[in-house]
Amino acid sequence: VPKVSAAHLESRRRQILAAALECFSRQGFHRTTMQEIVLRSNLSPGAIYRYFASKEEIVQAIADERHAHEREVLAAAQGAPDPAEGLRRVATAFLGALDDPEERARRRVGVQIWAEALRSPRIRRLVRRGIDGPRAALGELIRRGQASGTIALPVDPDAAARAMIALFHGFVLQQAWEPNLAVHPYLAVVEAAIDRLLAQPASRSLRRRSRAAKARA
Amino acid sequence: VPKVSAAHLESRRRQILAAALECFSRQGFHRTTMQEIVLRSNLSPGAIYRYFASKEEIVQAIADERHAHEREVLAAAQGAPDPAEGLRRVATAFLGALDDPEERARRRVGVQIWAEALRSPRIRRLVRRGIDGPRAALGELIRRGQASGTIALPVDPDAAARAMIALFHGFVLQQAWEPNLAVHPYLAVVEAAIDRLLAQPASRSLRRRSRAAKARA
Amino acid sequence: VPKVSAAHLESRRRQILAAALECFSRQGFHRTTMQEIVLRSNLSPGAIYRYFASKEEIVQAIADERHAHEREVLAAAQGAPDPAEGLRRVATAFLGALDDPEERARRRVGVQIWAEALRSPRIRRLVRRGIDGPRAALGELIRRGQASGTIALPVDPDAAARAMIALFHGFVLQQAWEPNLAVHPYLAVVEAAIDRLLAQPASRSLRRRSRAAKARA
Amino acid sequence: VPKVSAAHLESRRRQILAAALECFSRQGFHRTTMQEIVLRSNLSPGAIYRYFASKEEIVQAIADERHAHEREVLAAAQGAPDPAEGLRRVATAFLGALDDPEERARRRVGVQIWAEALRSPRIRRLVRRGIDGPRAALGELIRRGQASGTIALPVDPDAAARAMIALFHGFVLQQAWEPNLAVHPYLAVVEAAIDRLLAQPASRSLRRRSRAAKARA
DNA sequence: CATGAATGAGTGTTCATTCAT
DNA sequence: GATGAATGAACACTCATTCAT
Repeated sequence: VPKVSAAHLESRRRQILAAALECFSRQGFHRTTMQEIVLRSNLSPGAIYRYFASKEEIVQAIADERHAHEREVLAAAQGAPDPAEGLRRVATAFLGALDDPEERARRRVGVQIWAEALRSPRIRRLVRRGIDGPRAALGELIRRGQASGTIALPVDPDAAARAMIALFHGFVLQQAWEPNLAVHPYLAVVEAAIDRLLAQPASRSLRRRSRAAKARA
Repeated sequence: VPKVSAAHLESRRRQILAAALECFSRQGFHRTTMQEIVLRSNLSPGAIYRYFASKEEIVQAIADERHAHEREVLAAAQGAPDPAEGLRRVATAFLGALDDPEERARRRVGVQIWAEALRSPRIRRLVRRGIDGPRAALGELIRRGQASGTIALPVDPDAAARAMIALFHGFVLQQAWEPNLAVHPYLAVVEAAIDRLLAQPASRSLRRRSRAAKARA
Repeated sequence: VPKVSAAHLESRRRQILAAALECFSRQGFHRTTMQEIVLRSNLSPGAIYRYFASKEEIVQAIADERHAHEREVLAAAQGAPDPAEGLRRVATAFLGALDDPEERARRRVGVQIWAEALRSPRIRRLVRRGIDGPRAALGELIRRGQASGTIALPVDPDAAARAMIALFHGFVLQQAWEPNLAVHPYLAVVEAAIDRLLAQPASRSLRRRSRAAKARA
Repeated sequence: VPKVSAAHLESRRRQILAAALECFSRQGFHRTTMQEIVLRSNLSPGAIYRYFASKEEIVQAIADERHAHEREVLAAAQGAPDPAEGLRRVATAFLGALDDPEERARRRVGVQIWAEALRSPRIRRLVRRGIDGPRAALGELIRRGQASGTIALPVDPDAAARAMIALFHGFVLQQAWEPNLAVHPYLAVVEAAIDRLLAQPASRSLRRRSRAAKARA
């Protein structure tokens, strides 16, 4: 019989991950000591090691959470009437989220994880798994758009999907270095580009979305 | 009077940086010990500390070198007859270089530095300085292109420059995680996109370049 | 009134000691964690601490049990018709028991306890108490043998008793390091030595015992 | 080129081993912290780890030294005119050394190592290697004594060698638990037993040795 | 100028023990 | 009485940096 509820266990887990996220976001993974996570989480070292076997496992858990979140965002964006609209929704969803300071903190940790992936095969696998899903989904959207004529550009759908992801990752980097960098002008460029690269009929709806985003900011 | 020639000093410096680059590329900055750099450079700890005051200073020097290199590439690309052609040349120069395994190793270290920039104001300044130049140059190209009508897209030139950089950085990341990722299909997409986002007259020359790149691969 | 029966309490105690013995035998006292004893005993940490105030107290209890057992073996062997026969019986009883794998496991823990006695005055007292009884008994046997002429060797009875114990402890050590070491050849040497060190009349009965031991093996 | 002489390096090594031996002798291997060895050796943690890769390696080095020492003692004792005299010399050399307080301290650590051998295959190998040599040498002595008629007891030479070793190890244990235990009475018993177990001619010389030992004490 | 032995503060992690439930 | 989640002091070991030679 469990002594405490599953909810309590889950809440402890989140407590640790939240503390770690904050520390990692500020100082990076390697400069954050377990002691700092201990302090910030108001737990003891032993308690933390009851939930995570190592510091690296905390990073992995954070990476995992990110990708679960991204899958959700992606799934939500995929219910679009046509591929072109789907691309716009994805772009808006991912870039738009960067207006939220908390999301930006998470993305800063994401940048650390990107670097960590170069060293740790385990984390690299997690990162790739997080990218492969979106890439396949975007590639499929583009393929469908090309087939139906909505997308006029005759390019490799997979490479085009990579470009979409690069536009997002690249901006995450720039915003990580310039915390006050506004999302909107960048989003406008991305939307305009998507718009221009698709067949003409889509243009109007894009401008509407763009204005809406400006209003939100 | 200096006891040893400036050339000797410079050669020692390069010896250290080369050793460090190799270590960092393999294991990342934090997992690389000074002892490893000592071993690989065939120098002593004391010798290394004569050239660099700290491990971090080695990272800074590497970051510095990168940006000097980028400025050169950028300068070479800027002597283009028209802005659109300039953009294409920049894209080809930066992305094309990623076909070289050595450049890829350097870029892997670049990814580490990007992450490190989140933590160290000094490195962040270096990274931003390395980005700001290209961004300004690209922004100016786009502005001139818009003014002359070569570039039809009515978007914020600075944000558009950011997108260009993001397309590059984002691909660097993806290639860091997938070392065998080919540059060509991606470059083709970027060129096609540039082509499409510019006024029609530029189209032909783009296709020529694209075919040439394919032939190279 | 006690809530649970004394039998239940005693059974719990034995459950813990058995689990501890197995762990200690495998990995030694210091490398065995309470958690491992918890797992093997199918109890909870709290439950174990209700029966033993500390890990060390478990070791003490095991040492205690050992000595109670030895006292029994010794008492059984003391009912011999003459001192010489008594010595032989003691040797056979203690060494012969080492044919049993379980006894060997217990002796392995005994070796740990011997080492632990160097550090802990409490355990040292237990070990000495366990040795002093046999030593006095053996010494008395030898003294009586010398007085009655059965034992011809004119040596210090106490030192001779120590030698008997050393012959046993020393073999326990060797068997601990070489688990497959057979008892019989060693027992034969000890019996032959006892035989030779006693006056002649005892010889015949010794040979009978020796043959019996060989038959058992 | 080495920066310091090999002698200096060796002296540092001995400094560490001496400090460790003292700590281990007092508190045992597991209760001794590296910090204590650091303090007692007047070195820094880093310095110690330059000479020994781990705490366990220090134990191994101590075990190694012991066996080298034992080989020497054994070799010296083997140059005896006849096997029986050889046995006596070995007994006197090994037991006699226990009169020295420093040797006793080393033997206390030896007891720790005996226990540690049950857990660590590496240390077990060292211990066995240290025992196998003497056992073979003693066995050979006994075999030769039996062949030449000096040793009258018709027993397995290997088992008899084990008994000799057990007489020594067993006494080391008893002295470890009773630091003031005198060697002489025990040595007298051992010598008398050797004497009695050999053919008569040897008796006289043994008594002389025994008296000499008494005089020394 | 170069060396490399030495430093020592700091690291991630463990585990005997406790106590609220 | 029993539980097992939590504690936190302690541990072995690392590594950027220094400085006597």
